[in-house]
Amino acid sequence: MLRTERILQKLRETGHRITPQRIAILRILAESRGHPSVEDIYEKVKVNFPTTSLATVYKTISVIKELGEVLELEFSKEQNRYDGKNPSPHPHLICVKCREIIDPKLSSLEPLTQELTANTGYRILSHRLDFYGLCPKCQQNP
Amino acid sequence: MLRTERILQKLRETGHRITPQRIAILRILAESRGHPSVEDIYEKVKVNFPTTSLATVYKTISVIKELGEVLELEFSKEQNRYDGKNPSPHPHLICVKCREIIDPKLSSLEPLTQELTANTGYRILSHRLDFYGLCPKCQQNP
DNA sequence: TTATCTGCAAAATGTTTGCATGCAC
DNA sequence: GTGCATGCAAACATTTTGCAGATAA
Repeated sequence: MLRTERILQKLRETGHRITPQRIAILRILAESRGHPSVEDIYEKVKVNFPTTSLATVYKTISVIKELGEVLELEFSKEQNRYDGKNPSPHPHLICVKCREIIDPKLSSLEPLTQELTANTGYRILSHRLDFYGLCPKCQQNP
Repeated sequence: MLRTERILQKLRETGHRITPQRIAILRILAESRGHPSVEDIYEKVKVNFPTTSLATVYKTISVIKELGEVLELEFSKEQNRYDGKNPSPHPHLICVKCREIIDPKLSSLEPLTQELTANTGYRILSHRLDFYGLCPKCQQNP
C-alpha cells in the first residue's frame, strides 16, 4: 500500500494520468508476493474491471518500468514476470516444476561486482541472478 | 575442435545422424567466443551451405541442448544466445549497448548456493548470473 | 532400404503498435 | 475542451511445427 502510493505519486509527478485500470494494475503489481505475469495481472484486474484489455496491462507496466518501479524478469519460453514490491536487482529462486518464484534472503553480490569491475574494465550497472531448483512442495509430489 | 569432436561423438552415441549442416552448426557453436544467436549461426552456416534453413539451425541447437552440450541464454526482447564452449552454468557479462557477451573470471557461486539450500529447502539444480554494464569500448564512444 | 534430416511454409506465442473512441485533468 | 488512455484488431519477432522430398547409415 505504501508502494502503491509511491508509484501513484510518481505517475502524477511525471504527468501521467491516474485511471481506475492503472490503480488496479499497480496495486496488484505492488502487492503480489508471487511475481505475476501479464496474464496473471490481466485476470485479476478483470474481476473488477471486466473490459480491461491485455494491451492496457502491457502499456501500464511499460510506464511503471520507465519510472523504475517494477523489475521485469524476462523469459523467452514463457511470459515475463514482474516484481513490483522490490524493483532493484535481487536474486530469485525459481521452481522448475511449478514456476513459483520467490525472493530468498542471500548475501550481497557487492563483492562479486567489485571483483568484476576490477578485472574487466566494464562499468557494471545491474545484474540478474536466478537460481533454478525444486521447491519443497514439488520435491514431495514428483 | 576438441569440443566439436566431443559433440559429434555424443550425437553418434545417441543415434543421431551426422550431416554437413550439423557439423557446420556445431563447429560454429563450439568455436565462437562471442555467444552467437541463431541468426548469427545461420548467417555463418550459409557461407558454406547456402541452402541451409533457419529451422535446421533451431532443430540442431535443440538436439545439442538435449545432449547438455550447449548453454542457452534466454532473452525475451531479442534472440537467445548460445554458449557451446562451456555448457555449464557460469556468469556472463553483457554490454547493454553493443550486446557483446563475455565470460568473465569470477569466484565460485558455490557458497551462495549452499546458503540458499540451507535457508529455503529448495533443491538447487542450476543458476543464471548475468551482469549488465558498459564495455570499455562503449564507455569511450557514448 | 528406410528412418531421420532438411527446407519450406504455416502456426504458435508473447508483445507491440495504430487508431477511433472515451475519459482524466 | 484538450490530449492522454483505453480497447480492439492487426502487426511483429522469435521460435516451433508439419510435411514432402532428400540423404545418412
